[in-house]
Amino acid sequence: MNDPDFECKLDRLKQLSLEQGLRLTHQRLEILRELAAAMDHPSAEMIYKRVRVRMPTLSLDTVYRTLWTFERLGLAFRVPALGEQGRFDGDLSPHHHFVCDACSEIIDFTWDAFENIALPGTEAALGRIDRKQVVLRGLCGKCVPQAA
Amino acid sequence: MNDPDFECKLDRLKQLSLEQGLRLTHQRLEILRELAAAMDHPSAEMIYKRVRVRMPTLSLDTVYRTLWTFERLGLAFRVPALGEQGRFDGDLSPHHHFVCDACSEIIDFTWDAFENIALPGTEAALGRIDRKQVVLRGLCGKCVPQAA
DNA sequence: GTACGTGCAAAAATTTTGCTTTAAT
DNA sequence: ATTAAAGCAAAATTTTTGCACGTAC
Repeated sequence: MNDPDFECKLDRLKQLSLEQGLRLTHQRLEILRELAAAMDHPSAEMIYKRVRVRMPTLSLDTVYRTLWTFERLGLAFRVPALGEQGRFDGDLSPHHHFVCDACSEIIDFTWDAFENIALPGTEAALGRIDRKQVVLRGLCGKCVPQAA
Repeated sequence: MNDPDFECKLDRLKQLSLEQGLRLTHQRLEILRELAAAMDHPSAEMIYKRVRVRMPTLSLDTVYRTLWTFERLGLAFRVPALGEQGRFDGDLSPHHHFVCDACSEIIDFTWDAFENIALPGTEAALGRIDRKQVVLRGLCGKCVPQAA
């Protein structure tokens, strides 16, 4: 589907591979493609199942290793979710997550007002801040009606 | 040490126990005490080790079951941490977490400016929002000097 | 006395590791 | 040709579950 986001990440992976002596394997390529196409913050196992359809020899441990590699390279990051399996996000643009306590769905949202306020004066006390993210919790639109 | 926070939570646990037919067991009491005293967002295993010192028959599965019960009751909640073991927080006052990518330490901070801005207009789209929390990531004061 | 909760042990689920083989450079 | 990375299987970790016994109410 020639996803522009995938193309961009692919270029970045190629560049990083050159710089750091990493190898551009089919597995990394397919996992990157799947991550760029996924809108649902997939777990390692979800990615494994999806990529396996077209690459049946893929193993789950490779997915884990690849995801950690991508995180280290800044091509993906782990979503600060609650319990369950680790969930990954390939969308690097500034956005935040709403987690439904009932169905565990993770919904993205943006929040301009948040991006614009200054960090608390504690920055010196905390150390170096690389990323800031909001996690909202509650019940999603589908689960609210079913609650008592 | 007659921690006022523990006393308050104990009262709440007693009240909820009465209301919901829960039993006020020694295990729940000691786990609640440990959680109220802990400042380090302990994992189930950390709580297990600490309480076991004075209650050697305690089992780890009871700690898990108790923590989930406390979360359901609103006496504690799981910290949106990254990977690793689940970490719990008994401090219910509005505060946020800084997670060090190097040593995994979780540091609390407050952020008045954040509390005061309005949620994005997407609330209707998301559903019911029960809790909002910021997760900052980076390197803590101890780990910054050791980074390249 | 009556369940609810605990302890124990075993299982399930998730993630990591050692080692051999494959393949990218 | 070199050597990072993949695949496989097994282990390690973390969390959950079934069941018999204990205990708060």
